[in-house]
Amino acid sequence: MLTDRQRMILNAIVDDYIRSAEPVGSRSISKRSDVGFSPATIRNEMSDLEELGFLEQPHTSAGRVPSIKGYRYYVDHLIQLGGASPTEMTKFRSYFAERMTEREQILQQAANILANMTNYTSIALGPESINHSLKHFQLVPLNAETAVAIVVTSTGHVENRMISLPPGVSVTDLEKTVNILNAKLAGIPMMRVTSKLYSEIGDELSRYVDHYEQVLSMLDHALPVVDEHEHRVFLGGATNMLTQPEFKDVDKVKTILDLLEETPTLSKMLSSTQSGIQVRIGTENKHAAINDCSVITATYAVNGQSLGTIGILGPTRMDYAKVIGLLDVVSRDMAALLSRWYV
Amino acid sequence: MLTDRQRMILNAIVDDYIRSAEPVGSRSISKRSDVGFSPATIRNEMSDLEELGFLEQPHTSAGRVPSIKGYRYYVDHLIQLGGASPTEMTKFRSYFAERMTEREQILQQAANILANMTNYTSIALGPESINHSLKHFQLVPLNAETAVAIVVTSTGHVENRMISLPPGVSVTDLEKTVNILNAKLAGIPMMRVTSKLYSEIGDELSRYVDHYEQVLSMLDHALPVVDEHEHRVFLGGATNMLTQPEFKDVDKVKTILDLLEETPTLSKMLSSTQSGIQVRIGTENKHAAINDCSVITATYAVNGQSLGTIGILGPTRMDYAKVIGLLDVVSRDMAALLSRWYV
DNA sequence: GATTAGCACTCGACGACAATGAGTGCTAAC
DNA sequence: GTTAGCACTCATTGTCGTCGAGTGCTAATC
Repeated sequence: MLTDRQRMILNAIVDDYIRSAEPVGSRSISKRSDVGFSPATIRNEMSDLEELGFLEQPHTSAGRVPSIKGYRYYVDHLIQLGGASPTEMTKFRSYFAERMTEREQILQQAANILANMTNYTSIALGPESINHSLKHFQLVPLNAETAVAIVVTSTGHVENRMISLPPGVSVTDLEKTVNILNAKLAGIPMMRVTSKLYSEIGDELSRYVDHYEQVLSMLDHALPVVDEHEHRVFLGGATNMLTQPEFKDVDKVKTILDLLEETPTLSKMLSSTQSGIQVRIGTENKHAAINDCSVITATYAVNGQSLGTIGILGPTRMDYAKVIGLLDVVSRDMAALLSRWYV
Repeated sequence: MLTDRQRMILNAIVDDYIRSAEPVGSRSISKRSDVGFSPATIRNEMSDLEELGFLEQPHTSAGRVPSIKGYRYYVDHLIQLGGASPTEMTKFRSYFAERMTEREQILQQAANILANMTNYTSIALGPESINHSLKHFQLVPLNAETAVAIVVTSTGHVENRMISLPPGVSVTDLEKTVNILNAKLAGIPMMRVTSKLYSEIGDELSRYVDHYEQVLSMLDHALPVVDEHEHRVFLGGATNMLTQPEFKDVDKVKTILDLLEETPTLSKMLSSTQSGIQVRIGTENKHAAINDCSVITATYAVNGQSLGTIGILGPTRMDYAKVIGLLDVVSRDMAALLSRWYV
């Protein structure tokens, strides 16, 4: 569809624009050492590329800027990944080297590192709890009326909630209840725990425990609600958005930052069935607030099972090559670190 | 020090400026129904107030703006609190009505509500763990090599970390260890848990458990590090900063938002020994980044014991009366909600 | 036929300049 | 002590001309 020369010129324009954030003129392309054509020739080609929809002109007497379609072509056909640079790699690995004891820490750390190294905003989606199963249940009474209910999943995820103890239930009854739950529910997927509670545990409880209705309702409150799209969301470098010249307008940046605070929206936006690295450019994003941003996401997986997503949000004029290379490395390293939890 | 008329005029200027964000001229003050003087008289008084340091002039032919000293005088002597309006109160209470099962939820919710109702940024510091004591310790093995260690404090706070199990330690040994820990450490302040571990638990372990050195080192990793200044920090409405006309400059707002992301700094900034409501205006704040912001904080307490702080960050031109009234109510309500955990 | 030099043209950015008007300080009258 | 009147200041706004980067087109060149 495009001639070699057109591809070369498009590539040069995108590269230039990514670096400078200024519309690219024919002269500056012509001056590049690897281009042997005069400005006039470049102009003709640029005119053609604009007609084909790969370039845009902010106004008549300005240079050209890549269009969404132009970026798309660049990402799909022209980009030279070249892998993450070794210095970057070691820098990144050293950040990641500290021993991390909590999974949340790993995700937050990954988000921070990515934001730091790219100067864009990064988003990390934690593993969804939907596939986990229950490993252990525990009640820790704090006083006569309240207790903490703790649920540990097969993946080492710990949830805790505060509950009111039903009056008149003895400590031994509570212990029995916990034992029954662990015996009956261990290994059951979190999704089905609540239904199992009523279908099977109820009968069992009624046999051994007084006031079993109240105990059952207490347990209902004690167990976490599993939402299909519930991801924990970690942000890194949200304010990096402010350093991009295209977002020097406060109102524009506000709509973006507001979007970043809506974790459910982010969660939906990033979660994807498709594995590997995915690039969404400008209006390819569904949310109007980021129609002049691009989002690059990578899923991370352990044992072939996709656990979550990390992504970078930046202007459409983002350094795709660098970000893609980095995300590739980071997602692998994250998976490696997380594999501890998912053996 | 100030005449009644000067106080009245200062009050009018501060009120006006808080509403309009524009320098206040003598004419607009004179027009107010409760002021019976001509612009010329007001001008003379304004000139005096400026000489005394309560007002400032952005440039010769502009109106006056309150200085830090002016705001300070306003807050200390002129402000009319009038309590939170009933409609606001019910609105706020209805937000807060949902049953909340996690303490983190309460703090985050409080921060969100405050930000929403004020259009400023709010910061909530969670209860410090320094005063808590250990309630319950638990090890949940996930597989042969790893386990989740869970610590519940007397206040229902749950911490969990991932640890590697030392090879060669049997399940029964782990169980014994957990039992010993609970027997010996329950009720001990979290601060002293680690030292107790070595001074007392070590001997005990060596009597009942094989490989007790490895087990001890594992426990050391399993117990959370208690930092004196460790607060959990919850932010609400960070982007509200962007709606304030004084922060339409992107660079200025970036330094503020960056500060908001440094949780340790925030924690230090807000934590205060002084109980009740505290107002820090402009340069009274130590951090240069917020030298044209004001911070209003309120501590919340249960049974006379201060648990944490909630605060509002806004421009020096903030609606002090409204914010102080609101913080007063919110801090009380939060304390009431949290009292469940601290009986 | 492809490439390029030459040139007129477009249009945003920038600085100079005047007009506007909100607000002041001072003086003299009330 | 208060106020009307007035000259003065200065940020803001709008207009205008200049500048220059960049284009599109035409004709000459390879």
